Amino acid sequence: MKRPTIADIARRAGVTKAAVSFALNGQPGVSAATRERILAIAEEIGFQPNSAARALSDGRAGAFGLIIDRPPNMLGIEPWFMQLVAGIQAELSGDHAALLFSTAEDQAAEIAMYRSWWAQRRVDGVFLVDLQINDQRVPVLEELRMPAVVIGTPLGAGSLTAVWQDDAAGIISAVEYLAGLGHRRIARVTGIPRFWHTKIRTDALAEAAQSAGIESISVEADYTRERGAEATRTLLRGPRRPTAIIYDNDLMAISGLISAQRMGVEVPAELSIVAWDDSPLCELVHPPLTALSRDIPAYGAHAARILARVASGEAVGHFQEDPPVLTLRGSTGSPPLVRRLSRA
Amino acid sequence: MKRPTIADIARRAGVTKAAVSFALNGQPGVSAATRERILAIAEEIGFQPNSAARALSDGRAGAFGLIIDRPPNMLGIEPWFMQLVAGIQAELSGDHAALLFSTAEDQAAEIAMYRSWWAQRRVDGVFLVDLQINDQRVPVLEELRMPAVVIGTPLGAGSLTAVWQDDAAGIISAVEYLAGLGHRRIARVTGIPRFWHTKIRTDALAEAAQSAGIESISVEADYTRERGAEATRTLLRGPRRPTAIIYDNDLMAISGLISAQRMGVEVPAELSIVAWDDSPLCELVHPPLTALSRDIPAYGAHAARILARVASGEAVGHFQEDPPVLTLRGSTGSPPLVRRLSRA
DNA sequence: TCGAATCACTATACCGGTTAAGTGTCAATA
DNA sequence: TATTGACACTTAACCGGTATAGTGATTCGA
Repeated sequence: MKRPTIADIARRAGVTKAAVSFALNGQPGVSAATRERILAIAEEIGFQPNSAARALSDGRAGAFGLIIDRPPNMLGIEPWFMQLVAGIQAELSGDHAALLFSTAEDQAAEIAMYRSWWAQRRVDGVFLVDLQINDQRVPVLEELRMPAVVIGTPLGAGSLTAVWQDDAAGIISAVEYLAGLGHRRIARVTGIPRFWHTKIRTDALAEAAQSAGIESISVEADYTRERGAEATRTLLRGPRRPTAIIYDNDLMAISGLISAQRMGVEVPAELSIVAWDDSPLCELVHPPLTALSRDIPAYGAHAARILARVASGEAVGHFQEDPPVLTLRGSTGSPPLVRRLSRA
Repeated sequence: MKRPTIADIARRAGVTKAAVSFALNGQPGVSAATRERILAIAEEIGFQPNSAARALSDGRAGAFGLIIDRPPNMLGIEPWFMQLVAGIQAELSGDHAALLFSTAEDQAAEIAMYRSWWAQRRVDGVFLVDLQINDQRVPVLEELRMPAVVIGTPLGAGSLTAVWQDDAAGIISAVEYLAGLGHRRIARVTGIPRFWHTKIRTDALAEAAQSAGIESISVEADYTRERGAEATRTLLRGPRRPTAIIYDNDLMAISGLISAQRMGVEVPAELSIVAWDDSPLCELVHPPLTALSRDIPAYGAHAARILARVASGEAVGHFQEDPPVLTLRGSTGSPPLVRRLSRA
């Protein structure tokens, strides 16, 4: 398979490379008839521009990057990532851009890879996920002048553009729903505390609970099954046992559900459970989990669109997604006291 | 940030671009002293070659591709993928090669993307996963002469090199273990039947059961929770109820476990469960699942190494991984009859 | 009817590497 | 002492695009 170049097209059309380039890129400088002839030939021989040549010539790589540095065995279980990539892809493929993807051991390795990609001109920009408080990646990308879009809160994004979803609104909707059911003591098992979205949810919970006049607590965990179960047991054994727990991911929610059930705590009769991020896992267990759902492919697609604009030098403001919505399933209900009252 | 080129190095070293290129690539043609001086300058200014220029010049993209076309919400839950990428990455980054990753709606879209990558010279080769019977991707890649490594069985890989793991051995070890516990009727809930590894496991189960003198059956499913639960219910309600079920992935195994428990079937007292592919999910449930574990990052790393060799024109034979090993947990035990006998 | 403007291209340089061919210097050999 | 050859470079072409500065022919206005 020899891959055709513009020189091949030029030869067949009886013009020079430049004329072909003009025709293919919609530039003036060729007559309508010639343009059409060139396009027909290009179509016929299945011409696609050599990405390296184009990149070298116009100084853009035609690719964007995404690096994840959560531990791989953790990450794999989080379905949001694949959906994010699917969304990004849908958008990029329209522009014939590619996505470079990598995992990294830690943030230092991630940063080293950004530097390398930048030095090699491999990418025109990157997506940043899991933004942390005092995130080291932000100043590095700013220093490199590397176009970047933060997938997450603008807080801490520095001069980088953020595409974000209002996590506080998610918490508020969950708290309002639970408070409406009669819950007066709501707990939450958090993700990794250094992530911005964890802090935002923690603050939002405290505030939402206060304004609803109910009690709340956030217990730190790290998205893993073990810590989720541990936090659940601590909460259920503690002196002020909550009647509802919100988990920062579905894995911990399931692990919490199972721990509760093994302790003889009935869900939802004695304990309501809400998971953050809906996935097939939520429907796996019994009762199925009420969850905060979001349209992650759309999120990815928006981020890709914004990054393309940022990379082309446009000054773009932050973009806010629709807030997550609560998908009601069997794991939530009225707390014990309300049940007793309503039975009477 | 202006990124340095070999011309910058050449200027500072007082030589030409060619000399710099020789020095950097370990080619003869420069004295040891000059070479050292050039390398020192390159190091000092943090030189990294422009990937597009190199790609254009030497005709290799310096990147490999991986496309997945399972539905994204399915895939996300399968941790193996992330681990595979982590393994691939570890190997590629040593060669300063990148990984292009994409998801596709279906196989036609996947094939279209290969053609596009090829025409644009985006990649030097691709990894093929989830090989199907009569897989359309194989002839296309052969036609394009695109270097490719099949991650999976050599069967159906055509002229492509395969890096594979003996799924039959996995089934055999599970059957031998279960038969040793006294099971006489083993079922399996399969993944998507058109995948080669599904067929291999099905055939291996039939054969292993026969040679152990026990009964076996494979029920078709598709890796989803729903079909896994459905298949489990069908098996448990059927006339010849199995005392052990092997599931082709952990999601179905969990869904099967939960279905069984809801039907009042005790695990492992009345039913043993084995999951294929160990992940945190297996330890999430109670009892935790016995599972076939494999070193997936190593798998990915091997595949990457082989693909790099294939892409450089070497004729490489298939590479076989260590077979999966059974990790014993609480979901397996002796079947009811043996229990009664041993109690007597 | 002549100069200027427009059109439709061509010629060519350039992006940043790699590499084949060429050149000047010096030591070893006949 | 002239010849050879190895060495240490330089020159220049090339990869496949894009973009800028020409160039010849036609059209237009005065």
